[in-house]
Amino acid sequence: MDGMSRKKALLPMAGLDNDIEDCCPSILAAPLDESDAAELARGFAALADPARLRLFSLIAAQPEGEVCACALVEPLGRSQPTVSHHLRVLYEAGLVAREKRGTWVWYRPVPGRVEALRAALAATDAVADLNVAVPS
Amino acid sequence: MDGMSRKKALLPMAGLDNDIEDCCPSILAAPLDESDAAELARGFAALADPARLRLFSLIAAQPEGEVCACALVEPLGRSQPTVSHHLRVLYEAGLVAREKRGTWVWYRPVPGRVEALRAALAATDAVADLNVAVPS
DNA sequence: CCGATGCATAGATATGAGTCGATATCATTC
DNA sequence: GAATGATATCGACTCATATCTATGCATCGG
Repeated sequence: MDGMSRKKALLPMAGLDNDIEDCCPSILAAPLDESDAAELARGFAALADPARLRLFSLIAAQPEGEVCACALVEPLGRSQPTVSHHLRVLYEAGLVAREKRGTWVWYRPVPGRVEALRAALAATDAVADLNVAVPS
Repeated sequence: MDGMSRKKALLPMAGLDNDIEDCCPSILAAPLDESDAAELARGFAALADPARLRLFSLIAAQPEGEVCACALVEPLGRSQPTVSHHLRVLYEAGLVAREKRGTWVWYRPVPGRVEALRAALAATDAVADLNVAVPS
């Protein structure tokens, strides 16, 4: 379905992936406003389930960079509708891209989205020093 | 409240200077097992709520490195019991430490825990290259 | 002691989320 | 066009969670 949106996938719930510097709020730098918090919370919520984490790690671990949905049901050990549901959540969170080729649907990770969430947990050096320097 | 039944106990304040590779599982490197997935999911679940994200960012933004719970109710705009509940979730997830001093309870972030979650979203260079280089 | 204050807990309620079986949709194949 | 097979959606069930009010439990200042 996209085929050329490599770094900035035009996906539902985009908005975090501009340039990492000025797009992604960090929870360590300054108090978040409600809007940023809600956006980030949606991203983390997509990762807040063991089934989805395993699903994502299965997709990300593919040497080919993508995987057919049919290859995910058995290793996850859950029903096909449940897997489909979780894939949808990951997709709507912008964490994976999907492409239908014939009968099969292929999923691959969207690195930029993961990076944005990771950046939200990253402190600037100054803040990191400050926090680390509070031993007790 | 399971404390830590994990093999590589993500102790509060631990894991700071360890090599990221062998301290924390990454969802990008290899498929997670159920146990690692569950542990990570608990961490992300604690961040999957706007109120908690704002709460954590408020705590992390304190120049003194810690903050009295009493100073969090008003900026969060929720009832005191609700704030207390969210602080408890953050605490049980290992994201904040708390210390009762007299009447007040002081909260401060646990950088090691945030770092562990962040590391879970970090790819090794090899994997990152692989993923980014899927231009097909 | 006594009342006031800060925080946690308990109970109630509403909403959301994970799961599955059944079914619909869509492309391929015969 | 019918049959097959891979995914997605639907409906229902259960469990979790976010929120509030009311209450309990310490601690501090008289």
